[in-house]
Amino acid sequence: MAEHKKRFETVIQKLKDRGCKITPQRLGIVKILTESEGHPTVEDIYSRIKKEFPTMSLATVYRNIVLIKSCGEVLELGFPDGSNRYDGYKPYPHPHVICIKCKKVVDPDLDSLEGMKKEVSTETHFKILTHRLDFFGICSSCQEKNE
Amino acid sequence: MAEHKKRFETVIQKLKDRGCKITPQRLGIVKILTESEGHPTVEDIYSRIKKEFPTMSLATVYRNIVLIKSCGEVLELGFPDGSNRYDGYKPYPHPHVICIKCKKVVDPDLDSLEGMKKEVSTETHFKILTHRLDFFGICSSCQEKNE
DNA sequence: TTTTCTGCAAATGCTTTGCATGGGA
DNA sequence: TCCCATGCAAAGCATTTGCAGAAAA
Repeated sequence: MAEHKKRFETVIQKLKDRGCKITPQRLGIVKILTESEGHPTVEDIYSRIKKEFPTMSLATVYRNIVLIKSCGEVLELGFPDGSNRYDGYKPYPHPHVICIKCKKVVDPDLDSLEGMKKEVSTETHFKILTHRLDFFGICSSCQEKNE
Repeated sequence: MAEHKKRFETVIQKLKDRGCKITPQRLGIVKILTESEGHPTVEDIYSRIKKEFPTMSLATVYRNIVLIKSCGEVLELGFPDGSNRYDGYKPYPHPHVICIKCKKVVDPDLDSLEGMKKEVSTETHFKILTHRLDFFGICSSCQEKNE
């Protein structure tokens, strides 16, 4: 997973360039975000780092996410129920497939999206800047469990 | 706008069938939801009905939306910043184009979505149940204003 | 040493809920 | 009359913010 490490370095460098200080908490947050295993929630990040730094505060997680978002280095997948997820590995808009049972998040490859963007632009005369596409369903292992 | 009126009747009938009482507040909420002009927010609904019923409470709007959602008769467009919007005219999942300046919401016609759903299903082995697709950009009138 | 960052706690903003009253059917 | 619905206020929850002390650089 050299790619994840590269992302980690990129984000840290960008923060340094901005004059931000590199604290252990910040390092931990960037590491988890860029690994992006399972597209972690704020709570995921918080509890993982709390193991190493028991004084870790939720506010610090939130503040760092705001910071890294402002650098454009993390994609926020906001959900209205407050279960937001973050992707610092692929920080640009891309489609997601989400299992409504186990909450797993998968990134599919979709060729047709670019064409769709043009289609929308032509039809509505909007200048399209970004998008959000989520599919919700049941993943294969949850289908087998068949509950 | 006979279609909107038909939707209104459908929803009211469904509520009656459920044994719900038809109060003036509820009528107002269903009317605004099924007209769905501009995909209203909770606050839109609240302030419009408050003109007729000054005692109207926000809690009543929320409770009725929960009720109507549970009938599958309104689509909730949830946003993480709490500016949720509702569509009782087309209560099924469909793409939206949203102006980030004036917050206008437009429903485009997209043929390619069904194919995309199959593509995702084949690739990920998920059983796809629903989806959410939003495009964000700048509408033509906001482009002219050019701010 | 200087400036930013962190941890804590209080504040915020949307949404939900408990409870007593009011109003459909 | 009998419940369901409403209004109000309090409670919930995720997130943000103010402030003083801690830690990068």
